[in-house]
This record gives sequence, structure tokens and C-alpha cells, in this order.
Amino acid sequence: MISKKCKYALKALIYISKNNGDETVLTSSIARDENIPRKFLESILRNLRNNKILHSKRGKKGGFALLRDPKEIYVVEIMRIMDGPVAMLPCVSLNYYKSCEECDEKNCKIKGMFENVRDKTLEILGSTSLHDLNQQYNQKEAPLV
Amino acid sequence: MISKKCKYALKALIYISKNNGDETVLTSSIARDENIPRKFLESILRNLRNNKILHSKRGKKGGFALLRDPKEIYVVEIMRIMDGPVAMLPCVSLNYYKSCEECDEKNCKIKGMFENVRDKTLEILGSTSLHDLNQQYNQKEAPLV
DNA sequence: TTAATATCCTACTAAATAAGTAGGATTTAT
DNA sequence: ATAAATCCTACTTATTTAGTAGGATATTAA
Repeated sequence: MISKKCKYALKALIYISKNNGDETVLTSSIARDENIPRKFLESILRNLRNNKILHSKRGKKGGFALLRDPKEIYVVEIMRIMDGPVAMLPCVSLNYYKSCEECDEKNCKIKGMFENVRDKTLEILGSTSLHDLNQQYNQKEAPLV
Repeated sequence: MISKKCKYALKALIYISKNNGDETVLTSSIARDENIPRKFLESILRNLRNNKILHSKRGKKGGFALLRDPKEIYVVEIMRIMDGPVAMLPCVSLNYYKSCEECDEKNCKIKGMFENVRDKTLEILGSTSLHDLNQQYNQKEAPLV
């Protein structure tokens, strides 16, 4: 499971992508339309700004906007910022590797399988952008060209 | 990330599969060889017994054994027992479905992608058995026949 | 220049989950 | 009878999750 924080982040970014003229988007608009607690959302957006996904403008007529083209912001990047590792085992994480300590990694019987899960997961999360999600992403087994 | 409890369960079951003659296997042997705290492991094994994965024998010469052929116990079943849902969103879980409440499921922009992740993940976890894991599972992109 | 409107920042809280530990009751083989 | 197991309940401690509270700071526009 991803955290609510992470889900809120994705929803908020999709919202900002959609309303992305030269205008910035208000925290309060996102909070209202997406049913996200405003103060909680504030801290999420500030976190995304600290991680160079958003930029912000303070004061009246302020708000948030994307720093990059929505076609170049991939879901996996957001998930790593918000929740950390995507992998199911610490010893299999590409970005947050940690040894399992109690087990002998060379002879671990479950590592291979979870590497496989990680790869399949990253194929999707690493190739789906905010732009894709706004296009009503849907590509079950047969991707439309 | 899966919990340590879940990882311990998998390691223990693989261990039991391996040592599976007519003999039962002792909690203490597993705990020693796999570096798992014994009392913690005890409760894990009892949980697996309650869920019809293991049967147990009390008293001297007691221990645990599989109730089924290791070829017919799939990783996904163990993960669901120990950690609950495999999916990344409650509204996308096959076995633990829950609405997201704050969002309109019909028009959710992230649901489709996470259904996809779920399907790819289940393809692996639902087809890998304890027997497979004992055969030093490894099938990156090119599965050996 | 002042009022309104935003983001920014720190600290706090409450509930749930994770990862165990403690201590003994019960059962079984010898 | 005794030793060796599992069984069971309750407790603990730390971490994470999901926020809330209260104001400081910056910006715009009248």
C-alpha cells in the first residue's frame, strides 16, 4: 500500500498539471476539489517543492506550479519522494538499498523473486507520467498506440 | 515493503518445505538457522497453522509440517495472510477491497495504473510456489524451461 | 501604507502498525 | 514423572501515519 500522503501528492500533481497555464494553483483549490485536508496538503506541496517537482509563489495570487513538463515527471519519482523505497525488500531496492542483516544475501531464496516484482513494477511506474495520467491512463494488456 | 513478519514466514516455510519428510520441524531449529527471534516465530507459525498452511504437533517430538504440497503453496497466499492486501491502493485490492472514500472512483486518474501494477505483481507472486523458491528461483527475463 | 491573501515553518498529537518479549498453561513421548 | 514441545494471553517499545495548531513571512492591490 502507498500512504495517503503519496496518493494525495499524485492527485495534487495531476490537478496542477491539468490547470497548468502560466497561472499558479492554490493549495485551497486542490484541497477543496480533491477532498484533501488543507494543512496536510500544504506540507505535501512544500515537500514536493523542496524536491524540485514544484515551484511556489508566496503571498496574494501565490500558489504552486510544476517545474517541468508533465510528460517528464514520472510516478515513480513522486512515490520515492513521498514513501521511500518501491521495492518489497530493503536488499532489493535500487534507490534505498539496505542489507537484511539477519540473512545471507548470496543464498537468499526470496530475493530473486522480489527483484522480478520490482522490475515489473518499475516498468510501469517508471514509464507513466503525470501527462499520461491526465489522459485517462488505461492500458490493461493491449496498449493503444 | 513487506513486513519482517512476512519475510520470516516465507523463510520459515521454505525451510520447512526443504526439510519435509514425514518429520515435523521445530520452531527452534528454524529460529536458529534463519536468525529469527524464537518467540516471534512461534506466533507466526501458529498463525500459519490457523490459516491452514501448516499443521502442528504438540509436546516432545512435536513441530510443524506443511498441510499441502510445496508446489501448491503460492507466495501470494502467504503474503495475504501475513500482511493483508498486495495492491497499492485499497480500491484496487482483489482480496481486501475498500473504497478510498475521499475520491470518486469512476473518475480516478491513478486507479488504472495501480490495477496494472497489481496484475503484474500477482502474475509473479501468484505463480511462484514454495517449491519454486527452493529450486533457487531465478528467471529474470528469460525463464528456463 | 495597510489589509487581505498566500505560502512557510515548527511543534505537537492521536491512532495504528511493527516488531517483538514475558510468563506460564497444556500436550505428548519416553 | 519428566523433559520437550506447542499454545495462549498480555504486555511493551519504537516507528510510522495522518493529521492539527498557531502563527511568521511575503506579496499584491486598494
